[in-house]
Amino acid sequence: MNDRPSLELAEVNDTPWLSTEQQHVWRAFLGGSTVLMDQLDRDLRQAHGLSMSEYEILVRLSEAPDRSIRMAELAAQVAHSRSRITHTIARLEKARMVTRGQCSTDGRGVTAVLTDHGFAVLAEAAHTHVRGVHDYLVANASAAEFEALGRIMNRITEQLGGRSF
Amino acid sequence: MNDRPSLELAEVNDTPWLSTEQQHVWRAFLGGSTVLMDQLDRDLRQAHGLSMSEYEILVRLSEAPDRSIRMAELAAQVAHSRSRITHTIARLEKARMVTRGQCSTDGRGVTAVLTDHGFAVLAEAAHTHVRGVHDYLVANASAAEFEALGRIMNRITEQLGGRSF
DNA sequence: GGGACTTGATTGAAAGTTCAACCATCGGCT
DNA sequence: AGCCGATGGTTGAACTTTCAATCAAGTCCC
Repeated sequence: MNDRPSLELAEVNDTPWLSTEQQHVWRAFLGGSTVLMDQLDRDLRQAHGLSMSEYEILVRLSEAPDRSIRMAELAAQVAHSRSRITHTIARLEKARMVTRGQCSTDGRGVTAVLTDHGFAVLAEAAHTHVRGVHDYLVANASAAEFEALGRIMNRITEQLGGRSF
Repeated sequence: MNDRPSLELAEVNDTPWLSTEQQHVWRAFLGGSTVLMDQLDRDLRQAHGLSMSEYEILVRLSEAPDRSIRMAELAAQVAHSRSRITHTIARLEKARMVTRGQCSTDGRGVTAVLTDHGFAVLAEAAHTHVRGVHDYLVANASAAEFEALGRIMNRITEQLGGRSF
């Protein structure tokens, strides 16, 4: 009874713009997470010569059985590309914090293994990092707000989760 | 009346570890913001050949008087280093989305100016970006949760705000 | 067994970011 | 005016991340 575009086309064209308040929150998120990550990264670098991504990898390794994880699994845990993990592990290996091992059950598999030295560095760095997370993030949120943050981020991870690498 | 270390030293040593729940939230934040940013970046790249940081810069320029902002001010707004802004603007200039102008009031000043072409690209890209922010973030939060997010991130920005570049 | 296809990991080059050094200009001070 | 420290911006090299290509080993299926 009318000649406007088909419903499908209408939906495709129709972008739901953000309200002013939503824009403000989004920009706060963008800016806030940038400065937060930069600060944590800088703290770690200055005090221990580690980047955030190197730190994250060491943490995961330290928690794993035998302090070792396969490359692909590591990539999934920290949400980085395989290639990036390969390069980063190469650097950490050069710094003697990690060694590579062959995976017993899969000929293709390579495992990254945390060395004692790597563990020692991590143990030091953890103080810096945890203090940062506390001072910059936890201290800036009420308990309820903090829980809300957790819920939101979990849903996002669930939705976009194991993606595209 | 006792011989333990001075209060100052005690405080320095005493790292307040995170509770298990706090750790979970922190990791959710880390993972969630990573996949969120990656997804928004990928969407923008695929559809319009723009990175998130290029997009952010174009947005700021489009909102400024004369569609132009000085380099340092731009750096402050998007929380990037001056050097990074110089390089990014150089790329955008090569793509004819931005031109450089001399600042009238300050001989050192250089302003980035959005071209009509830059504005046109931005106008297209905005659809993709806004849809992403909506679908990946806004849709994953209740109104109350979203507001909490805003408050937290604003406090962080306030605390770590104009920093160290 | 032997394709065909998928997955795990690496590689090297291109693209982007950081870092330190640099030059020019501004602003204050004497 | 002339000096001095701070600010604005650029540069090039070092470093990190991405991207596409490659290779090896697993899986499926006939």
